[in-house]
Formats: sequence, structure tokens, C-alpha cells
Amino acid sequence: MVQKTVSSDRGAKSPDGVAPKRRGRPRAYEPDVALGKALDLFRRDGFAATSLDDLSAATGMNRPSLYGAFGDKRELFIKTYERYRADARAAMQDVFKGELPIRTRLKRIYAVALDIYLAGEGGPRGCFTVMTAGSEAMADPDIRAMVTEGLTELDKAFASCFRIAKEKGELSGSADPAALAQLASATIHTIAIRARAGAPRRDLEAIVKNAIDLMCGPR
Amino acid sequence: MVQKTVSSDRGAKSPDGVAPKRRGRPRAYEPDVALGKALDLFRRDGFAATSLDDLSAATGMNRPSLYGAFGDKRELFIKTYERYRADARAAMQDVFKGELPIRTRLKRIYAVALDIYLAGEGGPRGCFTVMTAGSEAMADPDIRAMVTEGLTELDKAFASCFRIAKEKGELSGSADPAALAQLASATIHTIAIRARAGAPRRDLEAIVKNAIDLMCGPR
DNA sequence: CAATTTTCATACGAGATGGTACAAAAATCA
DNA sequence: TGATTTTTGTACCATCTCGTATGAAAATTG
Repeated sequence: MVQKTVSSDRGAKSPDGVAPKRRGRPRAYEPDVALGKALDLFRRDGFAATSLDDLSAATGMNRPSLYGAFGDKRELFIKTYERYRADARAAMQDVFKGELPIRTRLKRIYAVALDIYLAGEGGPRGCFTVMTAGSEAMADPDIRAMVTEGLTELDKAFASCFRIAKEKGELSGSADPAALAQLASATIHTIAIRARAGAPRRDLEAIVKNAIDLMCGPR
Repeated sequence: MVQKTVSSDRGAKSPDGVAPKRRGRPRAYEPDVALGKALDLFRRDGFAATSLDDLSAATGMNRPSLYGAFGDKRELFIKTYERYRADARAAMQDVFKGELPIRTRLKRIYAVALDIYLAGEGGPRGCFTVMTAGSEAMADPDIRAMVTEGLTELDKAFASCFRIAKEKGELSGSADPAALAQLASATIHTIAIRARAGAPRRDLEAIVKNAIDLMCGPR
């Protein structure tokens, strides 16, 4: 079938942020908050164990509306993952871009990460990237690519931190920023996993502290 | 209902390893190999995305036989996880119990781990403990307990390695075996995740090498 | 061989699942 | 007001899912 007209982004807000007049019956939901609810469900139960009925109940949207707004279940999952990444990036970017000393910087990064991983009523949600690597990534190449991108984005952000710290003389001249970054990511991964397994925040903070000491030298 | 007789472990082999005469129609499958096939499926797709039809096809057992031999889907999953742990323990124990120098010991442990994580036709399977932490562990307390046990077992095994190495003078006197062990486990976790995401073995080996250098000191 | 025991194989049933058809509802436009 | 557009809500469908009932099959026992 030939596409007759471009979709002409109807949903977009007008430049000054005021919602333009829309033609038909108004939506009974806000797409952003609905996507947030869906994300929370997928993070808790995973893709396969989350049914459209669950999603419908959580978002307050009935099935056809869900489909119309986000596409089928897989497309919705992908959109929630993008949303998760955007949220995490937003929560992290201040710390990553700042010019703090490396130790306090790492401390803050891990504190934010723990907030994300331990949040959620009914139990800690862990890291969505790690969860998705463990489930859908193998069978679905598109999702796998997104996961890989998520992993390398974190590696690069850490590497940039260590590179700057090295330039500022905070690390020994023999320090390898890329190698340290992989270890910093490994620490993220291990606390994400242990959070899902129920480890208390205290334990995870101890792991973080030890890792920082090893990466930056004690004291 | 009252249990009339103890099950009198009919399935057990006689002391000298010869199968005793069994009363009814003989089984058309070997429980051990069937469990191995089920494990492979669960590792690939996870609990929720693996159907009894899939399991039936892979094991060659029809549904009632599956149920009779292993119980319902959840019980089967638990048994496959125990099998996975037993296999991993068997593959590791020589290296963990041996008296090699710490660096070669770590190298071999990670080599075995990579063999396990990268195996599987149709893609690398990763670590079943990590996968299960990301999926069933949150909702199912029994499974969560098993996962926690799996994580701590690894921590302890690594800690024992580092303790011995410290006693032998291979590590500095200020080295903390428990802290190093957590980092060693973190390295296991990160390569398990990255394996599922499709990272090539070469990359994972580089991560391992860097981690070992950081834990034991370079060279 | 007949009785007993155990497993196999088919088939079924109740419910969940993902997706969609269709008409009513609620807004704008002319 | 009447036509048009868009979303909602109900109901439905085909398929899959887990688990089980039932009788035939294959072995041992006496």
C-alpha cells in the first residue's frame, strides 16, 4: 500500500508549549504517564510475563487505545525502554558532565544508580538494560542492539570521567581510563543484579565503596 | 490425605551402579538428558517465554510424562536451576580447590565461565543465575533465595581464593579478600550480561584481563 | 498366561493471551 | 446544526497455555 500523506506529527505541542486544538474526541489519558506505568510493569515482570491486560489495567487505557497509541506489545516495550534510557540519562547527566573530583563524582553516580535500582513498590526493580539483556536481547536483534548501545553508552560516560580525572592528575599516569570504565560498569551491573535478588542497600553501598577504592586508590 | 507409604526411592540405582529391575513399562527417556534439554531452553528464553509445548518438543517427553517426572512448570524450572548450579560447580571446583598462583587461577576460572556463558547453538546463553535474578527472582521468594545463594556461593569461593593468595604473600598485606571477591564476582556478572548482548569473546577476555590486573596488581 | 504396575499417547477443558471489528461518544469545522 | 474526525468501550476471535483425565502399551510378578 502506498502512503498517501505524511503523518504530519499531530501529537506535537505547538512551539510555545500550548497544546494545539485537536480535531476529534480528546484522549482520556496522558501518553507520558501511561508510558511510565507500562515501564514500571515491564521492569517488574519482564516482557513475556506482562500481559496486555496488566498493561491496560495499569495505564487505565483499554486495549485498542494502547494499540493505537504505542503499537503492539513489542513496540510498546521498545518505547518503554527508550523512555527508561532517557530518564536514566537525565538523572545522570549533571553528575557526568560536572567537574567534580573523581571520587565524589563516582560516589554520586552510584548513589543515583542505587536510587533507580532500588525504587518501586513491591520490590527493587534493578536495571532495565541488564534485565533485557537477560531476556529479550538474545532472540530479538533490534532489542539486542539497543541493549548493546545502553551498555556502551555507560562505558563511554565512565571512560570520559576517568580520562578527565587522569588529565587533572587525580589518577596515576599508568591508569587506563577505558579499563577502569569497564570495571565501573561492572560495578553498576553487579549492584543491579544484587538489588533484584534482594540485597539491602547497605550491602550494595559497601560494594560501591570498595570498588571506588580499588579504582581510584584507597583514601 | 495421609501418606500411606514412603516413596522408597524407586528410581535409585543399586549400590553398584547397575539399574535394578523396575516394575512397570520402562521410561522412554533419560531424566538427566531431558533435564539438560529443559535447562537449555530455559536458559535461552527464560521461564515465562518457554511453554510446556516447547519443553515437550525439546525433551521428547509428552506433557503428562514431563509432569510426572518433574512436577509442574515451576518445579521443573527450579530443578533445572539446581542442575545448572551443580554443573557449574563441577566445572569450577578443580580450579577453585587447586593451589595454583592467584593470577593463573583467576584466568582459568574466567575461561571456564566464558565457556559456559558463550555456549549454546543459536547464541550465547549467559549466566542462568543472572538471568533469573532479572526475571523470576522478584516475584518468587523461593527462587529469589536460590539466586541469592548462587551469588554468595560465588563470592565465598572467590574470597577463599584471595585469602589463600594473601597468606601465600601473593597480595599486599592491605588487600581485603572479601572486597576483592566482590569485584571478581562483578566481573563475572558483567561478562555474563555482555555475552547475552552479543559481545565477542575477545572483548570479554580483555575485560577479564584488565580486572585481573586491577585485582592482583599489573604484571 | 493372568494380574499388577508403571509409563505412554491422545485428547480435552478451562482460562489466558494478543489483537481487532464495530458502534457509540466527544470533540472540531463549516 | 450537520458533517467530519478521532478516541473510547465492548465484545469478539483465533490461538496458545497449563494442567489433567483416560485408556492403551509395555514391562515384571506369580
